[in-house]
Amino acid sequence: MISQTVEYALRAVVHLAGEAPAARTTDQVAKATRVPRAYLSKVLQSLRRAGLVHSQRGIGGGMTLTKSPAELTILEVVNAVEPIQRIRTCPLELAAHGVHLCPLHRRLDNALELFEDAFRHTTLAEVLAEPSRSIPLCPFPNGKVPNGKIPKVKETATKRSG
Amino acid sequence: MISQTVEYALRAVVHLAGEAPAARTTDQVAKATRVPRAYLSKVLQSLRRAGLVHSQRGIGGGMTLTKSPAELTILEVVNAVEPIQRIRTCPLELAAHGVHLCPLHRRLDNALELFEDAFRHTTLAEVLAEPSRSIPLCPFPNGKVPNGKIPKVKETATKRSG
DNA sequence: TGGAAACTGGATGTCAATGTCCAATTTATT
DNA sequence: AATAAATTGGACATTGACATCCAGTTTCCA
Repeated sequence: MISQTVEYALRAVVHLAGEAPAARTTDQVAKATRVPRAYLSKVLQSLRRAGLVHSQRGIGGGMTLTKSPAELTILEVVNAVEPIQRIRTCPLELAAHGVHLCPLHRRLDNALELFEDAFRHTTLAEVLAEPSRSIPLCPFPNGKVPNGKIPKVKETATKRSG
Repeated sequence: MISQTVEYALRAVVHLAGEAPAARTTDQVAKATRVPRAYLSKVLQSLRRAGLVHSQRGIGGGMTLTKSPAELTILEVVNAVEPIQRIRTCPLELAAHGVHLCPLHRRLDNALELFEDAFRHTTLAEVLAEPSRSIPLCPFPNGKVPNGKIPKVKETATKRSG
């Protein structure tokens, strides 16, 4: 449902928002968010092309958000890397009833709309500010771990099994 | 967001619901829903293993729903072929804060919950009964086409059953 | 009993998503 | 200018979703 790429993009942006306005290198973001470095690099490039982040090469460079976290929504991040595909026309490619979706696809699209709206109305600032006993961004925002030790989890289990 | 497999499963089930309690062969369902026959066969097998449809081999056989459309929800169909993956534990695989999701993932999961709920509360009977100018299931429920003419899509077999 | 209809399941092919690697380029610092 | 830090982009590998094909099995009916 939520692709790896979207998950990675959101982690990265939340991290950048938490560090704003300081620049963070791909390496730093990768470590903090536990995203494969080389792949994260691609994801960040998508965000840059979409205008959500600014990149600076060379020593002291890195990535920064182009907007304040209060102005940046989760939906914008999602749309930058993998836009939510609403159902606008009949997937069966029959022009039988013009713009009107059949009952099935109208309901499917309604569900997608709810999903999209939830993202549209959530800003990064809200995510960061939300009162919680949990540490923002799940893990450790700066890539630092309490004891320098990473609590290991079973490697054998696949992501699919719930 | 909504995979092809889920789309196919829903089309098939809506078709079967519209024809209930009559049995429909894989071929008939495939033509009516415009799903690749061989692949639909796999999807229907998933639905059978999940107990949503009953299959009967041999002449006069085919697929039937095991429940009435009023008792069958879209969510059941979705879960039979590709369960919605709710976020229950931190995707970063850190057991750092037990069962509590961080603000980001809590919000992502909330969106998933909205999505899931929309499906949970929609029965196949509702889809079929919904007042609409559109033809149920978008295309032509019985695999029949108004003028014997199929708009916009490659035409292959129209000889059998329409 | 034989044949046709229909599902079942395994093997295989294709392609996009995911992930890795490396050379090229840009930039700050010395 | 030399060097190190950092992004950029292309080529390649891997994996799972989607799809096809075919042989095997079950069932009905003449």
